[in-house]
Amino acid sequence: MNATESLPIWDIASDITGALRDGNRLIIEAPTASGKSTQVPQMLLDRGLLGEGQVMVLQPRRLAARMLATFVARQRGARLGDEVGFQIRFEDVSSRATRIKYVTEGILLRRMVRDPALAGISAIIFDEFHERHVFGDVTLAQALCLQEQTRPDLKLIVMSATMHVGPIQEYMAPCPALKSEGRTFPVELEYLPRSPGRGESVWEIAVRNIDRLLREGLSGDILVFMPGAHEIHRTIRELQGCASTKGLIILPLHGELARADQDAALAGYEQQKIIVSTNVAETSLTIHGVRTVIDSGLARVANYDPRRGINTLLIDRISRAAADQRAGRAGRTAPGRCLRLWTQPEHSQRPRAETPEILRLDVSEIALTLKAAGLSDLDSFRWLSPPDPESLERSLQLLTDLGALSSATGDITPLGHRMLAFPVHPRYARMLIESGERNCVKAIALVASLTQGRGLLQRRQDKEVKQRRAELFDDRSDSDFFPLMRAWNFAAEHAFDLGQCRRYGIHAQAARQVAATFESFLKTAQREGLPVDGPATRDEDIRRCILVGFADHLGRRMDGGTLRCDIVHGRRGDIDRESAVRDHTLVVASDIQEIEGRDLKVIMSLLTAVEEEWIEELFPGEIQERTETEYDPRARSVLSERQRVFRGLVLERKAADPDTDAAAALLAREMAKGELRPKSWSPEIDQWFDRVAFLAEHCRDLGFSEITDDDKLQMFQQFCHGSTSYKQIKDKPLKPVIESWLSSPLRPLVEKYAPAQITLQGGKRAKVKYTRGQAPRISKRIQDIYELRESPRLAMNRVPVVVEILGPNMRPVQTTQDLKAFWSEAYPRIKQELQRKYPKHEWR
DNA sequence: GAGCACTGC
Repeated sequence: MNATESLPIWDIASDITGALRDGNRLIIEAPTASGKSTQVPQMLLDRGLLGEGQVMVLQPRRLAARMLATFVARQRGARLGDEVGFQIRFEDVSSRATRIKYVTEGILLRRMVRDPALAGISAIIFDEFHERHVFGDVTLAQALCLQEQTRPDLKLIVMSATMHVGPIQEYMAPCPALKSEGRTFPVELEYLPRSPGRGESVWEIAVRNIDRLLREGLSGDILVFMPGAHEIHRTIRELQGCASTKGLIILPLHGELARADQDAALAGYEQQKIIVSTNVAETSLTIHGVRTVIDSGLARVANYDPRRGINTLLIDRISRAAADQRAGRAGRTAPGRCLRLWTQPEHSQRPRAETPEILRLDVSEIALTLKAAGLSDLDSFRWLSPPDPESLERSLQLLTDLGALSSATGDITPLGHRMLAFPVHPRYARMLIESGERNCVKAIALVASLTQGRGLLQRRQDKEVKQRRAELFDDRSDSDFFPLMRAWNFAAEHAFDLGQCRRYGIHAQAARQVAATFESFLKTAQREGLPVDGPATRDEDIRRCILVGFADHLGRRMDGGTLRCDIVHGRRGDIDRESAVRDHTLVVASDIQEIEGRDLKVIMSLLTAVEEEWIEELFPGEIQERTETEYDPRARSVLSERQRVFRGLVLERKAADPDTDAAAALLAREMAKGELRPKSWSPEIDQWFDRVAFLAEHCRDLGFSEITDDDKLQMFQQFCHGSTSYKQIKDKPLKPVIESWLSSPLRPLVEKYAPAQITLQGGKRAKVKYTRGQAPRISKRIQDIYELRESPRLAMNRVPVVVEILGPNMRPVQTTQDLKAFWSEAYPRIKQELQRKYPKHEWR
């Protein structure tokens, strides 16, 4: 027996071939290092299971596809690209003779669009399927349909880590499952004896424990998992302050780092080293020689909130499976140990596995692909995990907006088919088609390329770099894409030279990748008959194209002094403070994301300024002239004003009714007397009441203790901004949900961020809004009020001050009593200020 | 008042 045949997977080789002779579906449960990825494809080929055809091996990462193909080709003594080959986004090393082909998931999905019968393919292997990437999920579903309908000979093999196969086996039934062992070393698991104190940060807990282990004489390299770059840097700073780490090498590792810095973390050293890393080290990069893993148990997780249509990036607890994967990193070369910075009881409450991507992310691209495959009803598609109906609904709405689906029938339109030629999110595909009409194909192809993959400009650069950037690429512009395009052109002109790129904080690797994407988009554009070369492009046309792709990301700055922005469909956000777009009222954001850093914020970035006339021109008939009216029994009056509105965003206000001011004045007086009750809560608050009422009711049914007001506030946060939607909670047994939530170490964090936004309005035109944790001192609020008053768009005279209050030192304003208490404290001071500044008015 | 995980066509 040679070295290869001693791999654990060979123990079940005859079972594998037997199962595939009897049937055409198979699941192989096998951990990493069982040899499955390299050996199973060869078994199929060598034992005649492929006939004359090819086996496609799907990989979740490009690097893995390339490395595996190289390894297998060498093992078979073949030249890469002959019998064994691979294909990833910009590299196809395969030929007609290729029998074993390693590909990334998107490659096969694209191929199925062009060639639904998959001619010449005898088998598909879905490797690392437990990672549950969107493209993998959909490709498997499509392949199962194909097998049932026209290709009964097609063999489908799913390979997955242990513990994930149950639902998949049901889904593929009838389908046998085989199990193989891995070849890793045992890892000893340790937990914290008790939950850490509330005030202690993850990095403090981690460093305290690392220090302890080092004092106990821990040897071998240490890998620490943290949720992000910020936490990594804090950890490193603390570690450097410990006596026990003297002489040790301490290095960060995360995706944002330049290649050279990543290599430094992966390299071997004489001294003991500590690597503090994000999830890159969980699957994508392997660090050799790690004997101990310290796991914070946290990760930043991307989600898509279909209710708001906004992407989120929040810190979440990782699943049990992910924790095992992290722990396994300590047992690659020898027995190891793993310290989990949470307690064992808490561990058992964690979810079993990560939520599949299809349940978490925007599904527009998938929806368009399936529509193109002729599916009229996506609900009836054979999903392994059906996406949230709300999420599906929103993506269909977006596709309809973009013109890819017919608003009458829901079927794909000719425009939709043309969009599908571009392997990119439908928004950018739509922009590319539009660019053909507006003579800016090259520019838009570059814009689209710049948004793919990692950011071109590195974040967290020092002042000098920022200064150099500002001089060369401009820091004021009508679109954030313009400086970005200049930066890329600069990198390209210097042949992506590392030194030049570094001077400007340009990610050289990312810039090369942009070049490849750009070329490929241009090629596709040419093939699709778009005019690639034409007369000089106008910036204005580029901006129009961007508006076409992102009309539902249109925002209007609320005032000149802050970054706050109203977004269509009643949403709110803050403009990226590094945006080059200033002094414009209307903007579209190519990226809107709710991010958890030290705070929780909706950030709008990659802005492009647009003009109101363009909206009329590009979306004819969608701007409505509306009269907003509202009857307020206390004011005994109708408040009304005429507005121009685009999808809920007020573009321009026209004259108000003469009644308005009088009514507003009346409201002001009532408010001053402290008798005004909130007439209507914001929608969030309404929902909060709904949800809390629901929970409170069920709590009692379960004999569960009372929920305190404090708890309610936290729940509000959990439901409005967390990854758990009301619907999900509703379908689960409540007691464990509530229990785990109450004992969550994130609870203090959640509490800190509870936004509890409350707005009281005395008329439609005056509004000041603060969120919890952000409310400034009263003097600053008064200043805001002045700004509001002086804003030309809000030509206010006697409209009352509107205050929404919550601050670190203030009681939360939740009830009318709270409001009264606040008002009686704050109003005299506000009044005093107002009186001083506007003595002509009578302030009561 | 102050912010960013990882992939993939």
